[in-house]
Amino acid sequence: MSKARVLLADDHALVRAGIRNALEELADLEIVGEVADGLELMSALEQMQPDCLLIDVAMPDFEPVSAIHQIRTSYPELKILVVSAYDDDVYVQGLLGVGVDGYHLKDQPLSDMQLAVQRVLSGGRWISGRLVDKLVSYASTPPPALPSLTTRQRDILHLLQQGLDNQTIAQRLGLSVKTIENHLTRLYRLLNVQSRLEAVNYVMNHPNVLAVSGQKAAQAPTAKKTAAYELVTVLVVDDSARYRRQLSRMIGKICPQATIYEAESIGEAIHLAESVVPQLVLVDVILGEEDGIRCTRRIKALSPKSRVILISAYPDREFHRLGLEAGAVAFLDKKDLETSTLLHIIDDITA
Amino acid sequence: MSKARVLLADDHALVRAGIRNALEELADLEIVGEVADGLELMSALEQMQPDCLLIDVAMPDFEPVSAIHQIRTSYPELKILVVSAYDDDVYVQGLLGVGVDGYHLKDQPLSDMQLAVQRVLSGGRWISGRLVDKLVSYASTPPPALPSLTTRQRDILHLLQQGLDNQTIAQRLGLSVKTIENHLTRLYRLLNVQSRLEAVNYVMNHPNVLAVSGQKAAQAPTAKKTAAYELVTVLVVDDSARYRRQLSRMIGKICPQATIYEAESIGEAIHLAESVVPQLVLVDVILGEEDGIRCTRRIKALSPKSRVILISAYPDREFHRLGLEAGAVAFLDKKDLETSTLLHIIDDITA
DNA sequence: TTTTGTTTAGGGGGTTTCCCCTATCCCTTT
DNA sequence: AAAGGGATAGGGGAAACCCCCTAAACAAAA
Repeated sequence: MSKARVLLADDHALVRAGIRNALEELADLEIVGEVADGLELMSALEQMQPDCLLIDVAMPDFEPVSAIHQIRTSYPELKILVVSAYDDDVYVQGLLGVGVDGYHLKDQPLSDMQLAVQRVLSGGRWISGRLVDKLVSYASTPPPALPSLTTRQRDILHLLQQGLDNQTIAQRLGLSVKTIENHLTRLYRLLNVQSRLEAVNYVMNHPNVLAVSGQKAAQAPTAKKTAAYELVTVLVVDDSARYRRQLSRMIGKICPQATIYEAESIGEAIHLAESVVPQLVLVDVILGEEDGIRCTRRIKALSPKSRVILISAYPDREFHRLGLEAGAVAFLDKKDLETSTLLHIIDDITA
Repeated sequence: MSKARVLLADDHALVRAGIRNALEELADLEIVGEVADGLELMSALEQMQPDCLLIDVAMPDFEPVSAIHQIRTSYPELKILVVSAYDDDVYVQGLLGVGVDGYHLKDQPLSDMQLAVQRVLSGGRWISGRLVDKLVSYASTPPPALPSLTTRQRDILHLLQQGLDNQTIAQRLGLSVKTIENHLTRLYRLLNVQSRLEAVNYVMNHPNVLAVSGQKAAQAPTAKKTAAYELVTVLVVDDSARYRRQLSRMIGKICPQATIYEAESIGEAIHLAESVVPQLVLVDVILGEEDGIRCTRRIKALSPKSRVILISAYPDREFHRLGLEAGAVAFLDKKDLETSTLLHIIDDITA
């Protein structure tokens, strides 16, 4: 078996030398090149076709997140290990979001870096210990700490967010104003706020409270064939609340570990997509006045790694083509949407 | 003088042939290559170093916005003309935001495309007529239609947005509750809403109402030397309201056409940056608990074309280095911030 | 079966919000 | 000097909001 071919990218020659030295003693890889800026990097990737890229993203001519994403798109097989001095949550999230295989902090011991490289080369992922704490608080947000709301509470919170008053909410849900007041009072206690305004503010800062957690979505017993263990984040975009719920329940059945978000308009979908970065997005092609194609395009623009699947009750060849061109990975007929199909889709993601 | 070297990128051979044909009769350029996907494109750019790229962004292995941004970063001199079938506002905005030189719609006449190419090659910008209408409604939003608020109203609206009640707002501003009520009543009439909740909602959807329009910021007579005519959008990030105002006034003085936004926290700054895409961002390094370096990184991540300038009262070598690495174009001492310096900076942008 | 939890609904009361007035002070413009 | 417009502040009243209580229907869980 041949050695793995590693490309080194860092603008400081000194750091490159350090890394080279640290990796020299490893038998199963060889460093085939070094580059110091974005331009050199792109041409080296093209010419050398390395197996692994070891990169400090703070380089000249290199815009970290978008460039890495571009590289990931062009070379899907390439293993990417980021070596950086930054531990900024959002920054790390951004890079992991566009699909790097590992993130190593420069202040960690050299032995860790050796482990990191080997882990990444063998197809695994690696994240420096110091970052893990921060990241879990992101990835596994819905379960821990966050107050878990009932369906009704989520409905009402959702309407509240749109600026409606109790009267209107009551009409909208066919309930009495008193009932709404009661729900709100309990809601405020849960969220630890004292007014509708603060509640809305809370939702803006914690989109997770509006998420459903798989099991909850499916009150019915979960299907026998459930999907992988990994945590999946799904966003359902449809203007019909009934259909949204139906889809959520289906997803919950085949994947109880999923975190499911719902949006009824493009605006909401966008807001959620950029704050939760869902792995899977199911979008109805017909969204009242708006359309799912545009929605797809906007979601892909700000969360390129999300897989968007368009759903339509009236499959149309032209829509199909436009949808795929906008970045959707599939275009499904509503009739074909069954648990087996969904299972297949979700398995694809976790794979 | 030699011919301009043009590279053609589109996944349909038919379309490429059409474009090639349309441009054949132009004497001052030659098409030096054709590619059909993202991979081919990147290597062709590297090998051929063309002067101009004519590209349909809907291609395999190519994530439009981030890839274009990467190309722009790597080849600053390259002229990029997008040829697309999409006229989606946000999509077009995204591409123009990362610095393409022109955007031509496929349904426009071929003669337009010839004009577009020539305009771009000569250093100008070109946007298909049908798009211009949509775009102006973005770029010149503050003046037209939007209700213009007084300083006090903006202050109060700002506090309202944070979920405070009248009592607290009154305390915060050292006013009586009655005064706040009156301000709010007039505010609601202006925004055409009936409750504080709707008002906050309005602000979320129309960030422009919180913008200042240059002249307003500078009640004092404008300086003799004012900057260019073009509309500039500036975002000022500082946790001190006083200093924010001071900066805004300075900017207004030297550039009355500017649209100025203010943010006092990273969260606000991010929210504004992604919805208004400012050309210039002035960030104080010390932002209470937060810091301007992180703010810079996040702004650059989602609005890479914005020029970020860090400002500090206590210049520090290490901060300086970190700031530049995070993507800031300059690091200024607060003491050096005078109208002449700012004028220079803004001239740089419009150039 | 009992228990627990969710949803529904009402009474009552205190507080806040919202809107209509008027009125003063101050600054700028005419 | 007079006329505006903005900011300040108050009175008063109708409506909305928020909270505490009880209570019944219903379903899932223990």
